[in-house]
Amino acid sequence: MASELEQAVLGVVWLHQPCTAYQVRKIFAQSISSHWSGSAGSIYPLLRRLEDQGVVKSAAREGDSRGTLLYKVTRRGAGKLKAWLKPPLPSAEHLLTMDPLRVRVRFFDAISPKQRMAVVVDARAKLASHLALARELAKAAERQGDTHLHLAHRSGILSIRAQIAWLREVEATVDQ
Amino acid sequence: MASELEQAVLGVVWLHQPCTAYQVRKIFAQSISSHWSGSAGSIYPLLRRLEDQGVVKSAAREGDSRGTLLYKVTRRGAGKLKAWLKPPLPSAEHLLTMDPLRVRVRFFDAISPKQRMAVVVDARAKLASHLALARELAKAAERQGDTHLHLAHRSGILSIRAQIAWLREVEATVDQ
DNA sequence: CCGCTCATGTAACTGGTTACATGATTTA
DNA sequence: TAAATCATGTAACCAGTTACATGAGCGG
Repeated sequence: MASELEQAVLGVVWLHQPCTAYQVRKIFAQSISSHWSGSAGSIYPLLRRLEDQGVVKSAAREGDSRGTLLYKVTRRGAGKLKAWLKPPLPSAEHLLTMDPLRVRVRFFDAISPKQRMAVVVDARAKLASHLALARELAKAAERQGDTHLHLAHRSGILSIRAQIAWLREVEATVDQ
Repeated sequence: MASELEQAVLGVVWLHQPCTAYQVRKIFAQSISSHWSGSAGSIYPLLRRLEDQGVVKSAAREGDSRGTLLYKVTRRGAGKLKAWLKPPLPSAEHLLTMDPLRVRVRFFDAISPKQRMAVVVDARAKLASHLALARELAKAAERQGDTHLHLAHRSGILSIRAQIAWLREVEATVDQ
């Protein structure tokens, strides 16, 4: 029933507890993937929902007159997180996510070879800079000894590299 | 302003024109990525919106008493499609999409090594079967001489292969 | 003529988004 | 003391989903 964001927020609180909603927001906002914005309108109501479900528990921070709330995952919340992580995973077609680049190439018939090359060049530049960022983040995670954050960034790196390799195939067909 | 789905629908009509809304639905529903469901509630209102914008034009099918509508892309619609395809592409962080597997591994601390292995095994099986499907579809596209559909499926294949390669890294850390 | 597919549509809902608003705390 | 950041929240909106509903056309 719960959305991926809901589970991810529970996971983030679990990793950083005790933490504020604001911290959770920042983590999503600064994430390398922009899939979730970490907007106030999503995170604050979501954390309240999680508290209603009894999977997180908030408490006012000591000596904080603005009523900052510190969230912790409850025993029940830890159980929910574990249940979500266990197989079965979402079905395979959900593992193949939508790729805006792939979608565009599907309609390449509509533009000229010259314009197709321009798309390839633009995509390559964007992917290269994002790859560099992912590498830095991966290195930082490794230094901090955070194995699973490191692995998550490795996933990003391999995924971007796959896109770049695919671009070479696209380029080869455009060249003809 | 327009969503990716809106542009993709315009592209699909352009590729298959003249075609019915029902055909468009089927194409999304049968797509290898389940990102868009092709539900009636999305496609029918969307096509009406596109017609309001003047980018597609519908006409009743000859000798069809149930009022089946055949859609075509207008000159203006072709222009919109081309403008969307041209650079600049969406920014790099949008090119790195959310991967439910990556998200789960980020929170692997919450489960035991044994359970982590179970996730890896499940993921590998699902990705392998999906890879086989993508390969079949790619082959079919190649046979039909549809270069850009073939390329789109190649993107899926490379992406799944990258995920499988990454799973080996995940497995290596779980093993310890 | 029965069931499947073709074909079109609506209503209620959901899970987010953007934009706005307020005020406390920290730092330059 | 001004500006940036921390912190919390709401309201309006939007895109897309599920579920429901109707009916025509067609193959066995």
